[in-house]
Amino acid sequence: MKAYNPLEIEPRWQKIWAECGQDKVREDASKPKKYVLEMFPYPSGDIHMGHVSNYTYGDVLARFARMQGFDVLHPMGWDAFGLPAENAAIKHKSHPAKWTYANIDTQQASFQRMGFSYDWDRKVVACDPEYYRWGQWIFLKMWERGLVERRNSPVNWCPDCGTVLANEQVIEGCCWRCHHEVEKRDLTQWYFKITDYAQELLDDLDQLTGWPDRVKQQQANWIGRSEGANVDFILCDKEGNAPAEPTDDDIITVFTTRADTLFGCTFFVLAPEYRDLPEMVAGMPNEQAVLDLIEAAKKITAVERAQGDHEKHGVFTGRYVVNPINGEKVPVWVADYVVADYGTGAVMAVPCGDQRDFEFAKKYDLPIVPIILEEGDPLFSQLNGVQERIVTSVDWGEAMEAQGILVQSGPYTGMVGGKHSPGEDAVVQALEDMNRGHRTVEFRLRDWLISRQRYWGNPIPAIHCPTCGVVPVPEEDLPVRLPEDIDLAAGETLATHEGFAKCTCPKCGGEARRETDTMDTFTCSSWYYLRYTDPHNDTAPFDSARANRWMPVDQYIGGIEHAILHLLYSRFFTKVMRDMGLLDFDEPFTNLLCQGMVLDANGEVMSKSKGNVVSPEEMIAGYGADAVRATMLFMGPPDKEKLWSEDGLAGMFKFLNRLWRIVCDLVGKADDKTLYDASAAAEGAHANAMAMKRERHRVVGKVTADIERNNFNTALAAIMELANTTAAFLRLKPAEHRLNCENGGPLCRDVAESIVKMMAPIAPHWAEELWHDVLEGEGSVHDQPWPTFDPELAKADEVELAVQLNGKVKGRITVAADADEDTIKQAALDNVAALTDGKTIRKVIVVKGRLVNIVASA
RNA sequence: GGGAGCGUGGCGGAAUUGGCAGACGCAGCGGACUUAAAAUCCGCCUCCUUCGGGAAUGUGGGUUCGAGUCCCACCGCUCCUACCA
Repeated sequence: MKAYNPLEIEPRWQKIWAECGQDKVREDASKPKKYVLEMFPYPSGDIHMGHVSNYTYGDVLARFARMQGFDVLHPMGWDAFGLPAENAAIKHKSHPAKWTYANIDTQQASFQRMGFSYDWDRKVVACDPEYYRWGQWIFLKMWERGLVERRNSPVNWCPDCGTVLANEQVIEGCCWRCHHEVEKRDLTQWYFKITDYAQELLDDLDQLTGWPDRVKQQQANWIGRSEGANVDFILCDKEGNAPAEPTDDDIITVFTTRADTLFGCTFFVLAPEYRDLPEMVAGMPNEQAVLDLIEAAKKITAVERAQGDHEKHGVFTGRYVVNPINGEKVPVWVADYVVADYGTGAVMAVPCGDQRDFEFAKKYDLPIVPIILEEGDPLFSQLNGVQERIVTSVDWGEAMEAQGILVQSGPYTGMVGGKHSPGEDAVVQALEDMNRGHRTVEFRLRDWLISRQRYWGNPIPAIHCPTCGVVPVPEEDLPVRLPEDIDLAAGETLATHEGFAKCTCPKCGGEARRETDTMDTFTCSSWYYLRYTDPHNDTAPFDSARANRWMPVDQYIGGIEHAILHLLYSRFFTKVMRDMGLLDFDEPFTNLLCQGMVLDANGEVMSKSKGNVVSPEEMIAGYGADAVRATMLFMGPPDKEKLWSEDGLAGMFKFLNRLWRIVCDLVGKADDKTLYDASAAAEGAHANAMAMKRERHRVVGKVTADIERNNFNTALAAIMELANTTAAFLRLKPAEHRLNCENGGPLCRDVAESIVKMMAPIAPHWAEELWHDVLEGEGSVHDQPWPTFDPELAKADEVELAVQLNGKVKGRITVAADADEDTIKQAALDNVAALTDGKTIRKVIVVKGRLVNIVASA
């Protein structure tokens, strides 16, 4: 018998498959399509165990789909732009492309050693001009549609490095690389207007029935739709007098979801970044204090805000506004707990109904007026029904944010208040009637800031002309190529690279400057899945007919860390391109599988600093890729965390050896005619063979269903059960499985073939070698039809049922599989007759194929 | 603060969605083969037990003929997100 030697067979089959184009997309329109896609990796060094798990799931599903008769698209590429490449280039005084392409080669070789069935002719690399060219094209088309905007906004700026930093790159107020203090700077940046699609991005989550709920929930929270009202407050002049005839300039609008609490508004707060603030305080006594607070707020970073103890700082501006609902004059403060870019950047503060306002009021000793109470509150009887306004300061432990009854709220006193309450509705109605407010919807989602002052990204195709303004690069001039002769280590940037920055205006032909910002790398990953459908197209990003045939992606697989940004941006791009008439579907990914992290045996994250990183290459070298794949699949459900242990790998290697021997034994038996002497068959031999056959059909049915549900671990467990049954069958003495000459050989062969085919997606080299050399099959095992199964044949003639007495198992009966209920009842009653003697049988419940429960009492 | 999820043997995990808890595997223990070891094969493997049984799916209650699964409360853990008015 030939021994299993993965280190010999794996490279051999990988070479043969590559030479014969085994993994190429067939583009066979006669078959139904299936697009299986795993999120493309960032080329940072070699692959790790997380890649191995992610891409193994995808490969199993792709191979399984092909055997099930689908025309399968299963591509791979690299998300190749980004900061790590630039940093590596600076460190090694080389070019980002060098580092990037070297890593891509390393990773691709590792993927090939894992036996992943990618069509490498469709490889997409994001930093390839033939790819990013079309990213620029999409940018221009979005610009034409009004979805691109340039606008001024405060961004994180490191004066030492001379660049903008992402929020994540600012650590405790300092640059992550040079530790210089980061400033907020107003810079003109490029934005994609994703907020135009906020409502549809939210609504269409309902279509995504194949997505995990938690991902949809996260997206919904991120989009953050909030129904409320805009309320207009009237700004008093610097002497504190309300204008007799307020104009639009005298109005400061706030957004609130709690208009019902308007009577409890005791002060008013502006964000430090509020646009008109410096002008509002000019010449006021508190001017300097306000300006200091504005400066201090600039230094507070997103990281600090998230980690800090939420200590609120504020200053009275000296100005007042008039509350439109009751004409009361309240002081205007500026405080760093109000964010500038949500709502209007101004807030009506109701300390009794909002915890943040409450804390702020306590800190600065501002009045807290109760206007909403629970009915049981001691104050309730005192204030309920009192029409005139009694300003009663209270000192509660916390604000009352739940629903309650409105008190001392003018005509609304006694109504139910809260979010979406009758009280809220009535107040908004009143504001609308007096033309001091209206219903509106706010989204948390912000427009997508896509410009980066970085070299290693996709250049924004725009030109700044002193006479024509900002002009798009004409389509025929695409791609705007990144210059290769740049010395990043010496501090050169696109802006200082004259060969790149200097250009002529496409409109007037005059001297002009090229835009030197590049696009956020998330723009590259927002449409790569479309490029795979037509990767070599040099007249368009893709052919619509091809994209419409393959899309949407039937199964998308990747890490949960992309639950918001990547998936949201991709959904946005898809909808935009649909509206451009390029695509005829609404959502890019039908089914989403978010895999869990791979941790070490102690449940710890693998990291270089901890020294617990497991190298996939070492595992392949020790046990073969097939064992690594199978181990990964067997560890548990794909969406849960997995604890990697080499013991598990060694165990799986043993199993592959054992199953190999079982297949060889089966084929040996199938071919040995001397074993099938019907005349010498022992009693029970037929039953043994039928049991074997039954198990084969049961297991094929289970494995098929399990893979379809992504339950790879239980699919493998079922194959192990079949292995155990088969091993026991093979151990029988010859006479015990002699059944008859016609069926014995074919049965052994059928079991062997079924095992090899079911293992093909899991252990592709192992299966191919057995298919080719032991079963002597035609072609590749990966082109064979998936084994069929007959549910009828999987059924046993007799079933064993548990007999319960009042829910506790007391006995067992064996009945014919098709026995009627009365027969089963009687058999069960007979079985436990001794125990029910003298008791009253109240009820007998029969659960077919499982158990009988007898309810009896004394 | 908000959201999502989880809790089952020494360990990873099963349980057809309300029907015999612990499939399958790892580790461990015993045996066979072997001069010996490795490999392989077979068996045992939740806990307690007076060997009749009894208890058990984080804790306590509830619904049900029947609960790991559904409901309520509590305890513990994980992830995401966050001054969103």
